[in-house]
Amino acid sequence: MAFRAFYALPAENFATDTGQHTNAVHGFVSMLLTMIRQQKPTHVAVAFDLDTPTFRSLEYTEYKAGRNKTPEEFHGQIDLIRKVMEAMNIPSISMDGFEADDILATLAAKGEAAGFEVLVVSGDRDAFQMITEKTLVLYPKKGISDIPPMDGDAVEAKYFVRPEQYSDLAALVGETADNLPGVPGVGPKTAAKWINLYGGLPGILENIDNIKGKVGESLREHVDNVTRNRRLNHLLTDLELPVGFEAMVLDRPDREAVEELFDALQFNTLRKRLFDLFGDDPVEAAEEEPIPAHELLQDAAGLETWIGAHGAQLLGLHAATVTSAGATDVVGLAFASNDATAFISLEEIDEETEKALAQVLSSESHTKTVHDFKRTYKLLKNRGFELAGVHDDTMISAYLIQPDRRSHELPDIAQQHLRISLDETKAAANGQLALDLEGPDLATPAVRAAHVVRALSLHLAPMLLERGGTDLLKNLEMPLSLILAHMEMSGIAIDTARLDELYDDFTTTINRATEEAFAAIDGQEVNLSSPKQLQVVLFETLDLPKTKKIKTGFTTDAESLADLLVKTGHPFLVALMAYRDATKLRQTVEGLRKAVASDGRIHTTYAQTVAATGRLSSLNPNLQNIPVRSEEGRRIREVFVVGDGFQTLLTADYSQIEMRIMAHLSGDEGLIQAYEEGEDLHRFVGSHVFGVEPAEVTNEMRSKVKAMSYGLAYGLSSFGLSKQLKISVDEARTLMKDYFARFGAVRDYLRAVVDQARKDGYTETIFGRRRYLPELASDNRQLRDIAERAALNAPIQGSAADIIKRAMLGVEKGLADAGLKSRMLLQVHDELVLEVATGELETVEQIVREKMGAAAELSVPLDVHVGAGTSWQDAAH
DNA sequence: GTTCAACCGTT
DNA sequence: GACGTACGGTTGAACC
Repeated sequence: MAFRAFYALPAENFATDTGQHTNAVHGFVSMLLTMIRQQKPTHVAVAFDLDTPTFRSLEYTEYKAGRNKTPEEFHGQIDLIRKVMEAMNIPSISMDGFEADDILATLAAKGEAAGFEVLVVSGDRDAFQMITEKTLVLYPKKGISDIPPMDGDAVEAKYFVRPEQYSDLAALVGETADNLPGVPGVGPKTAAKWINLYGGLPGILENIDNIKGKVGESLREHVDNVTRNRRLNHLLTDLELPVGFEAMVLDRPDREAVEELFDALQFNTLRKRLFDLFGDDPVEAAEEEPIPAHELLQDAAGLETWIGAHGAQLLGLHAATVTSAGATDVVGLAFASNDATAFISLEEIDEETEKALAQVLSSESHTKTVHDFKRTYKLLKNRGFELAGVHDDTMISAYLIQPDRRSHELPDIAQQHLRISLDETKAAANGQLALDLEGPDLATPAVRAAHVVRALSLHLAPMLLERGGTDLLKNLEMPLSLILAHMEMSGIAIDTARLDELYDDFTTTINRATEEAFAAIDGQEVNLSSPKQLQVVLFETLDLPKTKKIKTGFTTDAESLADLLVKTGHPFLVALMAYRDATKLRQTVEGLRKAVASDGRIHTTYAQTVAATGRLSSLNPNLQNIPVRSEEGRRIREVFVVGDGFQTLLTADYSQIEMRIMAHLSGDEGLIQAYEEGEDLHRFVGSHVFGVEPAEVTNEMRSKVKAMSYGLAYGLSSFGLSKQLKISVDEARTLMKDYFARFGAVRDYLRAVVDQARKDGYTETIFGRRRYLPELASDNRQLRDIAERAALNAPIQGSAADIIKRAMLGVEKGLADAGLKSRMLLQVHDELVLEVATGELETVEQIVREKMGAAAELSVPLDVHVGAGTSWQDAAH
């Protein structure tokens, strides 16, 4: 059935983010749920084949030979199905030396004897021999949804024999899939005729000499096939099964295990179907422990009374918001303590109440917990409230516990950790409840969320402690969150006139490139942005050499186009590449243009719980991928300028921070020495790898070791290195060998990191940030390799992320302590951009150098490069 | 209107 | 046969 599901569902549509295919698992579980819903069995068991030889293959070595190899995408899915069965408390049975169908036949026979009615689900027609008055077979017609029950009459209607004679028929006809040839020339019709004439195979064999014609001859010639087939297709009904019926009683699934597994498999509709089926509705589960009814706080006195009674407790806080015309506003606040909840509307609030509320929100002594502190802080700030005393952000806690999770939204983590459904919160977030929010019951969902946040906070705290993440939460991420909120609110000033000019310039380039491209293909006009149309032009019209294969044909990516240009020199390629570059730049410019707010500045949003390594990410717009490598691209950096009332922009970046972390973590004497002496790292490494004086290291040698050094932290292979440097794999291998001969501690470290991660199940940064990598133990080689590279990289990239985050806390404190007006605006992984107030440049530079340099005590110095200028581009050069 | 595939920008 | 981390965002095309 797993195989049926595998072929019925397209593998490419069922895969997790990590690349594990799940179509067979999905289909199998889906079918099983349908069966359970339709047939309402009291007992369920699942049987599996093993890879080991069976009595059939031992007797007939050709049994099932000649089958196509199991497709790559099927790998591992059987084990996953077994895990799902375990989570559902359904026994899965397999027996060395026997096939799944033998187990089923035994179960059917024993079940009947015990008085059960039996349903066998199998994709193998041999199962028809099990059919009796009490046993039916569910046999899939096609796909996974059409699985009608077959009884004796159904078999007879289809094959013209009774089920107990089906094996005789199959023996005569043969079974290609099992490599069991039957009698040539005899199909189901002839076989059925003989069986009905002679009463079965024994009768046929008795009368074998009386059967006339070519088919009779054929039968006599191949009678050995028939007897062998009959012996092999007979299913055993007397195995000693390791599991009794009592273990097969259909039980409720192990909720925890199913949730965890379905999270990993990314099954969401199936999860709902499963829990619906078992009457295990998450909403019901939550209702077992009702949320205290909320009090509506009307005035200052009401608020103060409630806070007086409950405010000494940790308070769950949730802001009720309404979004209209793209702007989101807080319209009310919900509080939850251990045994009470309250809601206060902000819509018609008097001055006195506003003041009382402001006091509660800003008070350090009223400890609070929220989900997404940064967002809440900004929303409240907009409304004139300062939020403080927040000890936990459940979004960040959940992230530190499971940084790989795709979503850390409140409904998702509430579902996972507390089994509480917050669909209405989700719907509200998606704007689907916008109308309802106008209605009277704005409070209930907000209160529910506040209650859940508090419960989650208490639930996650011990988990985080156990994983050593409490310090990161309290002393790094929470204070950082506040800094990020301020950076986002500050935004960065934009020279919009310049931005418009750039747009026009790039448009001109695009138009010119488009004309040139069309001219190069005889005036044919295609959409140069359509890879599909480009494929036609490149590989059909122009008949250029084929590039690397991708799903939809052949790739047209930049690297391949450059390759093709070298090979063919075709002018279309030149124009196309120019078009690509210019459209990409114009699209970046257009994105920025749309993002300029009414204050003339761009306010990005930092995602603090997205990157699994601990880095930040930037969105709406992404200011961490503004072009810098090309001349044209750098022009875009010129539009990021110092704002009114400030003197200059300042950028400060760590030089080679990841290599320095590598030197520190590996303890490699050579690397450490290079950094202590302040030498050009790549020159130093090059001189050792190539055995020449530093001054004799050529640019080519330098760029080779540079690529090598950087690649190391990403798990680069000799193949990858050869490709990048356009050298032979042999040469790349020699380069790596020479590198490690001189810097062996690096290799030892990289190996040790993976070994340790395999042992622990996670990697750790210098500051204790963990990343769990269960797929290090996967038996899927590709997944395992990916996990191994992630294990190499996570401590390095993650430590760098920790360090700059610590630096940001230091810089913020330094600026505040010195009473400066200058402020941080942007973070780009190893770089900070600040806006410096008039007269503060020297002090700010000194603070930034000191704090960034002191963010970590490594065995090598942290080198910081600082620059100032009126634009981001000027500042950096 | 939504989702997927391809592509490409940064570190 | 595959082969470098971590991201966000746009476009075209296919689909509902």
